Amino acid sequence: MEKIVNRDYFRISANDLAIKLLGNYLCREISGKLIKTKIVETEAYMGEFDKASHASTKNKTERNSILYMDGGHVYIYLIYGKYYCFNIVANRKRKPESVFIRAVEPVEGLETIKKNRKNIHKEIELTNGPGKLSMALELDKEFNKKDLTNNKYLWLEKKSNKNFKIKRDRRVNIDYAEEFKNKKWRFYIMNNRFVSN
DNA sequence: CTCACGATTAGA
DNA sequence: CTAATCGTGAGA
Repeated sequence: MEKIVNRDYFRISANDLAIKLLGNYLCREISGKLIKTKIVETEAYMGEFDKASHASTKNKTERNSILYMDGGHVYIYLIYGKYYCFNIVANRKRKPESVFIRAVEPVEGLETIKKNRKNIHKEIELTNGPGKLSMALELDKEFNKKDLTNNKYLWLEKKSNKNFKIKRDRRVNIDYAEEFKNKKWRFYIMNNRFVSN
């Protein structure tokens, strides 16, 4: 499987990257154990003008400064004081776009995933949400601002054949985003059971 | 410094 | 349906 190490891969709009990432693999190594998951649901956050985006505050804050870096970096933040949300920075420097990974499907390393999700017994519940996949892959603030094109413990791999249909819908839980709350900037693999909504 | 609240989840 | 839970950003 081909690792994605070319930064130009990420230097496109978040909308395009959100679609491009579907079907590819998000991989993680934890103390010698490999976890491999298929990306099945994504959302695009399009920049300062997008009222749902953490870049909508314009002025760089400590939290959103990573969004202004080059594509291919990791943006992870804490939500509701409890869960981590994993994003991939899109586009070039000074273009604060990002792709939010909402759901993945386990491909390899199911045992490690289950260990990280103790008390969860239905396989479907292991990774069918942004906070859930972060727990499953042990993604936390330590990975914030890391470079996905050059990280030993977290990387992406390409899938060659993409035999699936992509569905497009509204983003989830952004009622505060006014006219942007109805933009269809969420994408997911049709009929995949790990999709969150 | 204070304070309201969220790109969510698990459990009642 | 809703409580949990705390870092962040905005405002004083």
